[in-house]
Amino acid sequence: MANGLKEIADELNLSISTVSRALNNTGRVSAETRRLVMDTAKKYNYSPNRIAQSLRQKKTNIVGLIVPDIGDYFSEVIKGTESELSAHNYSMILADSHEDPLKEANYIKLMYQSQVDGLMLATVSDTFAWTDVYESSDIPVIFFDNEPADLVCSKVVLNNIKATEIAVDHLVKLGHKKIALICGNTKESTAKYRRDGFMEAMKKHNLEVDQNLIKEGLYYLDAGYSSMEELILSREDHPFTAVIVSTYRMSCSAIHAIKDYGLSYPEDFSFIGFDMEDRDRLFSPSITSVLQPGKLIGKLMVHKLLQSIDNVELSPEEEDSVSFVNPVIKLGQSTAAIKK
Amino acid sequence: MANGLKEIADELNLSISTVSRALNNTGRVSAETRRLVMDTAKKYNYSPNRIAQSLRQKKTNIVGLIVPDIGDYFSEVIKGTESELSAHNYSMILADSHEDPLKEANYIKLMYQSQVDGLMLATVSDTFAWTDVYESSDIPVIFFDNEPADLVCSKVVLNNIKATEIAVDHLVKLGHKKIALICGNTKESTAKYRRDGFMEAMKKHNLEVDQNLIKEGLYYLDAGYSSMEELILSREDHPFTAVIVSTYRMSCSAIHAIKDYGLSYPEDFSFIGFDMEDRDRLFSPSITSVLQPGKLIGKLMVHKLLQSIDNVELSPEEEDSVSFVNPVIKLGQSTAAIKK
DNA sequence: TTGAAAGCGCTACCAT
DNA sequence: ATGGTAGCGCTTTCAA
Repeated sequence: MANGLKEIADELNLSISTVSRALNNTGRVSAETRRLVMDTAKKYNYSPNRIAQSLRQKKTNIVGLIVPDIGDYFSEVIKGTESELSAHNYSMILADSHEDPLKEANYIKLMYQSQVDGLMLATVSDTFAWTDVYESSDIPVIFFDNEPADLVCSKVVLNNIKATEIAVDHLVKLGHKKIALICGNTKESTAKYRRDGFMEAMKKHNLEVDQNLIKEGLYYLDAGYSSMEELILSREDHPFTAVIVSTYRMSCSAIHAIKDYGLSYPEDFSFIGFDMEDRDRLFSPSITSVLQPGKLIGKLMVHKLLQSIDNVELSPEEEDSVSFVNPVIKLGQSTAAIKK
Repeated sequence: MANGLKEIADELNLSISTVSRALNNTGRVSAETRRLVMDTAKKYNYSPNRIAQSLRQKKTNIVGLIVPDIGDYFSEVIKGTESELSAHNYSMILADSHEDPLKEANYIKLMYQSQVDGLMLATVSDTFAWTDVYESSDIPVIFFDNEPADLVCSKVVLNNIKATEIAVDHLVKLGHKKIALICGNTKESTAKYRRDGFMEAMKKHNLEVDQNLIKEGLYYLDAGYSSMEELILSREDHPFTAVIVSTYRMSCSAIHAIKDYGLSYPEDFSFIGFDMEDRDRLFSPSITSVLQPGKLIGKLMVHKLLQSIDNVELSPEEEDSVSFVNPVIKLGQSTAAIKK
């Protein structure tokens, strides 16, 4: 199957260049010739070799996407990314770093070698030591989820401050005053901002913040569980009527703790989780949760990326800009108005 | 950044060919030269252009994966595929057909144009009319999930017969005799085999099958709901002590029906779902479910694919073979022993 | 309007 | 052990 331009050219006694121009509708070609070429192309089931095109044009129409884990919220991002890319005639190479900075580094290298036109990256490297590669190359990179410390770059991130703020707002509207927070390690930007958002919202509503009701889970694995446990065990001294958890994993394990202690929401206290989308509505009671619009994040990234790719030169303020995405709150049965 | 072989060659006054051989460790090169080349490559941060390599070698080390929907079970398949591919130095172009045969067709074309070395496809096209493309090309294709009708091809599929069989076995062990089944449209191979597995298992245990307890959901959307509804409403005449549902979507909507009618499992009857993995253990009561090992399916596909890619010629029986994957049953609280 | 030729970056063959 | 050269399939000048 030597299915190339040459075959068509030979058949019609034309040159390869003419055939190319006819097919791509570029340059001047007589209508007659064009038709002929199109017809034989169809006849031979011609299919352009994108690799050859890419090499010649120095453009692959492929972008890379590296996530720490395929599943949950990232599935949504992947989905949004994929459909938006495909609408613009791009394809996507997907890689899963499995939360491993070393793998991530290798994937980045691979992406560059593959000559992707752009890269979307949810980095898991605290230091993002690949700055050299990143900066020495001119292919645009968009970060999302984690923000690499000390690096000026393009990113699309959740408005994390608002994320906890809308949770507090909702609870306050229900009459809650003593609100607890379980958040991640505030050395990570997301956790920090989410805690800040909580603080600001409490202040906005003139509510006192009991430091004992703020649990910062330092360890990844079961921080949600132990934090919830601490809150439950000390609730005589430090009473609360509602809890907000600020990551998905912690929400899950906090729920396990609540069940293990024989408590339930909203009876014992109201509960607001994070990223508990439950699209198939299988939880009972359903859970009020702050949600990141994953698909939208994907779409936005693609937009920014394609803009960078198309306009070779962007103004600096556009080049390394941050796009914020608004969280939404999904109301469920796990939150209820407080009894006066 | 003219970061090519030429740069290194010029620096060392060597030919491009020698540099290439040194870097790829192919052909004879003096140890001395090798070291020198390696060093300057590192110095210039040389990164091979995979596009050029691909064009030259007629091999991209990229495979395509087309799924009907990114999420749920397919996320697992993607995950398994990705990690296995990456372990073998392949990358993956991922595409989401959104259950649309037309999109699927376009993606297939795109994959071929991209010169992928192989393709993995969960087709949504009943007819799989792309046989022409498929057969006229020599790149290997592996099907999974749906089996295209009337097409001899390589596939990796769940042992669907076993899937319902183990569900029946479990229920029989618990003392159930009157077991209902909700399955999909038996014109689709998966649904048909799952029903067959149910029948055979019942027969094996010498249990009578009440045809009224077998609901074949002909419509995609809410077949699970209405089927469950019918079972509930007619249970005076056609009593049952357990239900098996044979797809994920139907399991979800069947559960909704059960709740809407104020019933609960395992009190009113035992319930076995499909693909309800609930990895974060958030359902209560937890649900007994048949699971497809998505990651394993991904891994197996990659194995088969790479074998086809490496061994140019396979024996026909290996070429178009079917690999069966065993389902597993996850025990939860939705099934209980029957009270004598 | 068409064709010839160069060349994208690399590998692999054949000389030396 | 090394270099010259052809060529992968295509686009894109430049001439005709």
